[in-house]
Amino acid sequence: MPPSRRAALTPRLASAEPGHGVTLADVALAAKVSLATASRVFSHPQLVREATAQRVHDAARRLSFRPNLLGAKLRAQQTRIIGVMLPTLDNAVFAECWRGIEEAAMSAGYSLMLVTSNYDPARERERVEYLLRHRVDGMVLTVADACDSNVLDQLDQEAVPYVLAYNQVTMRANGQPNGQPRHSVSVDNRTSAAEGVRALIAAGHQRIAVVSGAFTASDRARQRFAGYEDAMQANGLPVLEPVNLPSHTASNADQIRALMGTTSAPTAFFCTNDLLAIGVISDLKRLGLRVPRDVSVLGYDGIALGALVEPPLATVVQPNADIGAQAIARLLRRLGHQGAGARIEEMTQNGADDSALLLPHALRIDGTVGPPA
Amino acid sequence: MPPSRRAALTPRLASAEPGHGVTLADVALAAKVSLATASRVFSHPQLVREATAQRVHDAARRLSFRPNLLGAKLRAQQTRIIGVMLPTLDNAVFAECWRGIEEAAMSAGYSLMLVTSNYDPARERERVEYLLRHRVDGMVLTVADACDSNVLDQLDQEAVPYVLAYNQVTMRANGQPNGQPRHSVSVDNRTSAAEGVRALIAAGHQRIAVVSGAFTASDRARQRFAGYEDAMQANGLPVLEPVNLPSHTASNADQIRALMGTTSAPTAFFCTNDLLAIGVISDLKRLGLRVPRDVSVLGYDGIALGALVEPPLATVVQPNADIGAQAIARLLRRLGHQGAGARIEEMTQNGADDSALLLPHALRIDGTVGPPA
DNA sequence: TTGAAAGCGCTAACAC
DNA sequence: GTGTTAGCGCTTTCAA
Repeated sequence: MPPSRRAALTPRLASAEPGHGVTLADVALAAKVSLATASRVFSHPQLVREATAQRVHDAARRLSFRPNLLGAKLRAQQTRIIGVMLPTLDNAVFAECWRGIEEAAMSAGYSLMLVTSNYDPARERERVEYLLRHRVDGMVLTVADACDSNVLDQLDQEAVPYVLAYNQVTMRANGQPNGQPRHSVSVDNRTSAAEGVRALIAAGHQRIAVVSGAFTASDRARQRFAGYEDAMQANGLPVLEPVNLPSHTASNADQIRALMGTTSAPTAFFCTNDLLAIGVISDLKRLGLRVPRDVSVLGYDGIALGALVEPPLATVVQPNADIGAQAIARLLRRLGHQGAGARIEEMTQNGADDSALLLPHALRIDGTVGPPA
Repeated sequence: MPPSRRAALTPRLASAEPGHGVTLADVALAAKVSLATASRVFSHPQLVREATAQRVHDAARRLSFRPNLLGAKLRAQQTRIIGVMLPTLDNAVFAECWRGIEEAAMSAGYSLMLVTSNYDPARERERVEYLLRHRVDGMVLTVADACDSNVLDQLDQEAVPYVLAYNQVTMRANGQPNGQPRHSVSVDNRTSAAEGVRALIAAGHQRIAVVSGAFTASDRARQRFAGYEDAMQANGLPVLEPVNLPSHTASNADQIRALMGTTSAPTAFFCTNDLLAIGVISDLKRLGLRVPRDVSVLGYDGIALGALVEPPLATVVQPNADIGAQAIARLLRRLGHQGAGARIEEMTQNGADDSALLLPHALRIDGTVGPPA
């Protein structure tokens, strides 16, 4: 049996399920116009006479017509869906980013499909394939490592338009010179991190330790560490071995304790994200240390929660919602002159690399940073 | 021109865009089988001979065939997409819930479409309509007020399968007796809140104040307040006027200060969510009060972050990821015996209301609760 | 076990 | 301005 014998199956429920099974053809029939005209009323209203359009609208309302986007998308060979892949929503950074993404996409009439990768390259591949099968028009994503990413290589090869969020592409691992640049929206991780560390130095700190998630799981973490190195070296201060924590959820009191127990314990911590910073602060408190009186802590991300706690978390602030919104905006622009034009645009960009959009960051040297004890 | 004259437009790029434009028909051709057989290889492998299937698979791999889900969905009149509407991801409760949702849905082969309502009923309607146009097979949602919701009325009327997450339906506002029950997955808000407050009382507190978001924006907030009332009245203690804060982000120091300034200041706060609790703790600290030594604070939600801060946030713990996963599981079950069978199942449920699944909660009476000063 | 053919709901040539 | 018609990529009868 063909899938939809709706009228035969549920005759009594016709009124109980408005919009269900009512097609544009039904509307056209009721409005006494052709299917084409009915379609035009919704997609190209300017092509149809006012009075006719009104009749169609009336019929549509009367029948509770709800357009089936599937048909439109299939025919148009364009889904107007944007695939979004973020590492996790458990980190508020990405949750805030989603706000910007959703707002920007929805107000442009685009739909979204969200998947999370959990920083796992294998899962990245799987989820991206999944988005591709849905024929998303493009993607906004944050990958573990934008410089060395199978997923991005694949996307490039298939010419799928995408814009990276948070990832800041410095140089391709394989250094292929003919590769097209990877579009991205982020802050300048290295510079901003260096700036944050300089603020720590300006406050009088000399022994500053970095706490970070796994470097392999995040290019941002590495770039921020590089910023720390820059600032330390420029000031003739010792670059300490980074403390790499596998997760922000577990208590890492042990590693912190070990570090604080040494004679040359750091007087300040730079954590490569706010969640980590909050965890470190708690660990320090459990060791009987006060923040910032005994130890200073600087975070990175500027999640809303940081401003909420007491003392407020000192941090390098990224415009998270804006990163999301701008990523969508850039993707939309690429999607705009899609097709034949796109390749031309790539070619005529005469060397100037405008592919990486750097958004301004800010420093919030608040409560958790003070002078060394 | 019809939308896809792919071969003509980009002949050179054929190999640069594998999977793009390669249809099942191409695969069938290459494997020298009919389109029908090729289709069966993927959807009903048991109907096709092993050797044939192998040929098709080979051809598919050779051509980098990627199925276009749009065509399948349109034809099948079933999208295998679940619409998800959450208030916001900025509250970690819902971000954690998403984890459970994504895991459960993906592993069952379902896709997701996420929208957020920001607790706004108007936006709820708009976003749901949007999901409906995408022909989602069903929805998992958290609405502002499950007892009085236009959106849910509409969904019921259109017989769209959905399962509520977090919302706990007590009684319909309009009390229609013939309305089908609203399926939901949550903890027992009232009971668990009462339990939390009883723990406060057991710790010696007598003057306990409630801090909550707007009651109009959240049925959970009202139910939890009711639980507070239960516990207080059962112990002959005074029910204090709730402090309703419009948002968790702003500092609400003023209202807290006013309250703490009175001669009969509360010795403990019960906050109807963890985010609020964290804000209140900060406000108290800014007033020079120590938690829990001077004032105790109990939250509600059990977000991961609560366990991370020092002192750890005392709270009523909900299994957030599980709520999401179970909501999907229940929806999937409803979707399973969809069509003719569904209505029968509704009818034969002989009075027993199994529509509201209550998951176990837990109490974590940790750091931020102590005896009154 | 396989193939031929119809059609899901919609849009866009092309004709009038 | 409006109608006719041909599909988008896929699944599924029905017949062989």
